[in-house]
Amino acid sequence: MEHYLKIFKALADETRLRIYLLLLKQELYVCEIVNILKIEQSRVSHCLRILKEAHLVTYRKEGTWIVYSANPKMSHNKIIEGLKKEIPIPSQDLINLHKCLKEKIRMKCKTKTGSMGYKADEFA
Amino acid sequence: MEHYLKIFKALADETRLRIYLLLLKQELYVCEIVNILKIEQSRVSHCLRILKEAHLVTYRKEGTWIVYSANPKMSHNKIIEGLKKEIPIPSQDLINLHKCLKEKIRMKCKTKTGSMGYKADEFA
DNA sequence: TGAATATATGTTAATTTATTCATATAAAAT
DNA sequence: ATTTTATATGAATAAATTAACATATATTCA
Repeated sequence: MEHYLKIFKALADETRLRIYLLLLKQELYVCEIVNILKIEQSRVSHCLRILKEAHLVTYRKEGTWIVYSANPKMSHNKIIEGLKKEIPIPSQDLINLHKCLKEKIRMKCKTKTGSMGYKADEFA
Repeated sequence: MEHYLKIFKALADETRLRIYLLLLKQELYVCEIVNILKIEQSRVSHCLRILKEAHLVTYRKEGTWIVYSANPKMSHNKIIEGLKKEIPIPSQDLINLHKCLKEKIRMKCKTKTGSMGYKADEFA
């Protein structure tokens, strides 16, 4: 049960659930998640760590980039299967996802320090 | 998504998850849950309120007693279906459940103030 | 009616969690 | 080599959650 408790805890946060829903649809670079959700990079990073610890996501390195994806080992889990069928991605996130992919943000995304970077108060 | 967020939050607590797993198997009086989990009555009551607000459980009154059960409206939800198949009731809780039913605790359970009542420090 | 019982609720204290900011690391580009 | 970029991490604070205790409500029973 502890394992599932960890999963529920990981999904019991809006930001993390949104990230996980995105990753169920499509693998993404951290900088793309930042671009789609318009939230701070460190916040995304903390969220990803918790999702990782719950074994909901995995990642691979591509140079400086890190690509996150929904953990395929979980894809046959009945709870995850249900989740995938029942919970839609919030529509604005979906719009931003499409825009992000179309504009090939991954080739030019800059976080925090860069020209396209996001800071918390820019969204207030 | 907000609705599912509420569900995950409700299940992201050990006590509430244990209660919900019990109720998926068997409808129970509050006093029986207290007896099975060996935790304080007010704590059980607070847990039930959160499960209720997430629409995971419903209840009906029988005089002074209140019988809680897993909300049947949720039983076709794919996440809940998955949960039911994947997550076993902790073994000690199952043992206590059987004992509780066999001893017909519901006919004689006393909480807090009564002779069979539980207080926090009795489990320390 | 008054006492006992089953459950709920309000309040506070303790604990946990989320967010931000600053900084670290490591790879890539110049 | 130095700078820039992508991501991670640590620490501090803010916010939310949990648990405990005391008490309230409502029902039953004597």
